[in-house]
Amino acid sequence: MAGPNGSLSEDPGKRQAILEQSIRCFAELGFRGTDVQQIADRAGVGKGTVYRYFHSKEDLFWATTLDVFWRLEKVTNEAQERVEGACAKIRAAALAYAEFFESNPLCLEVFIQERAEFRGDAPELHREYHKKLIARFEQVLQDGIASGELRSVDTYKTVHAIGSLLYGTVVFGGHLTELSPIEMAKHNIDTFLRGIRSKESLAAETEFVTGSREQ
Amino acid sequence: MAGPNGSLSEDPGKRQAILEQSIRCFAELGFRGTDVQQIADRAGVGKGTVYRYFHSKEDLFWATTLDVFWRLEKVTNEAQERVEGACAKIRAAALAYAEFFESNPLCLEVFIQERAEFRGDAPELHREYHKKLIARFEQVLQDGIASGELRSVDTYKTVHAIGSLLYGTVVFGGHLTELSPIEMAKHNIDTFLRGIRSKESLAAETEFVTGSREQ
Amino acid sequence: MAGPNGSLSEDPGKRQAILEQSIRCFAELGFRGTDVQQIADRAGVGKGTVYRYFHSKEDLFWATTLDVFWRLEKVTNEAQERVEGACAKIRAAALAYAEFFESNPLCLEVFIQERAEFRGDAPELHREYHKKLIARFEQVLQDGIASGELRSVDTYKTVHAIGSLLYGTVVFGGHLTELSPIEMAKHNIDTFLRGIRSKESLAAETEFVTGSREQ
Amino acid sequence: MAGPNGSLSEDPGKRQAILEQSIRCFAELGFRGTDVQQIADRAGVGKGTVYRYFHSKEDLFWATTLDVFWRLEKVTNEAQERVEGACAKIRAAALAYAEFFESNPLCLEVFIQERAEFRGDAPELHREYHKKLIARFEQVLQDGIASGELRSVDTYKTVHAIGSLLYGTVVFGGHLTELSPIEMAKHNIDTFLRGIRSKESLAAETEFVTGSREQ
DNA sequence: AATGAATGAGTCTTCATTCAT
DNA sequence: AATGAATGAAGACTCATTCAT
Repeated sequence: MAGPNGSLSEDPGKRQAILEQSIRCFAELGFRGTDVQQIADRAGVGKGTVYRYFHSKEDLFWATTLDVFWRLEKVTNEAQERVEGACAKIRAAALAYAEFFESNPLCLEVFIQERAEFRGDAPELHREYHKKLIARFEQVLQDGIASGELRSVDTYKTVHAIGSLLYGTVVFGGHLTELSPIEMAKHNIDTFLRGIRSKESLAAETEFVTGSREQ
Repeated sequence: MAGPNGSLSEDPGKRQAILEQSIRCFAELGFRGTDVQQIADRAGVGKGTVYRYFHSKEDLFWATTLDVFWRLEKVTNEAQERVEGACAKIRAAALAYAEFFESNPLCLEVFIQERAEFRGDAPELHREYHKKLIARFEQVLQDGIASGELRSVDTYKTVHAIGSLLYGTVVFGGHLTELSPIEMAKHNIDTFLRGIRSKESLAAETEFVTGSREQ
Repeated sequence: MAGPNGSLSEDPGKRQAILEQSIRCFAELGFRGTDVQQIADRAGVGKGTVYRYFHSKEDLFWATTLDVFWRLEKVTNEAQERVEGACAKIRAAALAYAEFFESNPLCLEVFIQERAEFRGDAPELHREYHKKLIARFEQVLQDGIASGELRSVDTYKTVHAIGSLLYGTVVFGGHLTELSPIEMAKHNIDTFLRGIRSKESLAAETEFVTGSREQ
Repeated sequence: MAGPNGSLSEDPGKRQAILEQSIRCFAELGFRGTDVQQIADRAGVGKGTVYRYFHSKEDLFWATTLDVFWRLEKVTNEAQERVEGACAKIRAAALAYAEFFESNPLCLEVFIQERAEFRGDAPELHREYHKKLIARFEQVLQDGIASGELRSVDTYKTVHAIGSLLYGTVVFGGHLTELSPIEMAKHNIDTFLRGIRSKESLAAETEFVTGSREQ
């Protein structure tokens, strides 16, 4: 299995070159704004070659986003593995997430383009990868609860809360504030871990303390 | 004040009709994917009329996002005014935010398109409105701190943290989970208010309790 | 007869205002490049009014060129009348012609536009006026021949030769040389009157002297 | 040197076909009146191909006028080379000029369009070619003066006078008279060479004979 | 396998003309 | 009579995709 094109013999270097320039173009110009010719030019190959490696512009886009996803997953996983404890792992992953996008702003744009252009219509393959990432994080939370480090939260919801917070932080926070995504992410994840209510307030309203979600 | 076209006499109904169909089209097809002809057709006017009311497709887009922003601002403000106390106001606004986008999913798409297509290049007017919204929220936090309901957080950062969380929740959470944006938002904002750490954990690590942000 | 629109009551001042701005617009932007709205704006009337006074953009253009023609005819006629003798009249008319276009470069552009946009498809009315002008000039030449001031040239051809020379001078000469149209016209008409051959050359080749046109 | 598109490999036949149909379309419909689609259709290529060979409609137009200019230059140069003597060369070139436009009336229209649409805004390249043509003609006049065939005229002005006369003849004369451009040109150039004043008149007014140009 | 020339459907925008007020 | 809002046909230019070399 050499790639999406089955038995075709491919040059991995060429494939990677195309992918790298795709990130640049899609990030800078958007999916619709990108001319496949430009990707070919920047990658130093003919336009026909781009179509040989990726069947269509859309396929190329999905391959691009998947590539970015993998890189993101890698850095967050590695960050987690370097520390112990649920909070530490969450913080480390959050930091790595923000650092990745701050170091690779083009990757952020690609993510945003994906959501904007294709809503939730990602290929099944992409969803699979996403679910795996979620599951991995849920385990971290579960471990934290088991060890008494975290209170007994709904891990499914909380993973998504953290994901939402981080996504919002890099997308929304990063460009509307004068603070760097990393600074914002640090602050946000810590605040998320601790909450913003005062001790007195928490002590007074026990129903909140239990983290119940009914209304 | 007749609109962006100065002294031109305009039919407000027609303007509104164009704007409404713009939301639909931009949301369903994206900015680039939308043909102005389609907006005109759906609004029941000639294409030339669209260009009379809005000078270009881009202007129309900005008018559309501003319209959505106003509606969003209105519901969150009204929600805040109906309750007392910082936490209650924050929760109410967050709920209203999520409810708005759940009831008007097209508006959410428009927001996403804005970010995707134009990065941070919103017109000055839009930035102004944004700043006002932020300032209003900061005051709520400030009041909460003054009254002892909230601990002494950095209001600027925290407002953005909440904004990021909510944005992430409706954009990211809403489409990757099987939970509704409203459910997610409720959970996330409560979690954010309370934090996810256990009492024991908090008691043990006092430096976190103070909300310090150093690394 | 109030104008091309028969019995309609018209305001001559308004009509003239439209005509004047038409010259400016057609000259600066060309026939196709001119937006009727701009003429209306500059003339301080509504676009509908332009169409009331002139039935179409093309009609307005013809009215504009006719207006220019009349002004040109007027100055050349008056120049002729101020002097006596064929050569003097020809020179005076030529000078007036060049002066007119140098003082009113917009009028020149209108003439050029007419030729470019409509080839020889001028309305009959325009042709009539043209013929009258030609006839008038032929008479001047005829008188010059009768008085012995001019040799016995073909007046029809020669009138057109002069017309061609002057037209070419203001159109071609005026914009390709660093000399003013007036200077060029003076030089050209004098050269045309005298010829460029040396006396000796003329004396030697008598067949040329007779101005025969056979070949 | 492949053309204006640098290293693009081009089919000269296709390029020529487009150019030929451009002449037809621009001549028949004017620059603004021509739809590039029509040129493509007539040339039997896709519209995209037209834009591959010429970057824009305007570029195509300039390439068209330059093509015409070269053809005109070629016939006039060849005509001059076939004869000896200044008068003969001038007559030959004038005849060739008129013959060219009579045989290729579309080329004339293209020249007229150029002047009408772009005033003097021709690309530098075009101006260069023009200057070369002028210089060549000036040399002919200079030689004629040196040999005693012509009187001592200002060669710069006189070249432009001849150019103006010929331009006027084919543009103005050709369409306002029932005579052919060739007939008109023959007559006009001979008249220009000889002048139209009688011998007696010339003998009487010596100041004219010297060709002085002051008023 | 690699290329890039060719294509034509698709899109934004303009503007002459009409007609209701 | 005067206006200018509304219209939609028209036209320049782009670009994803194909396919002959």
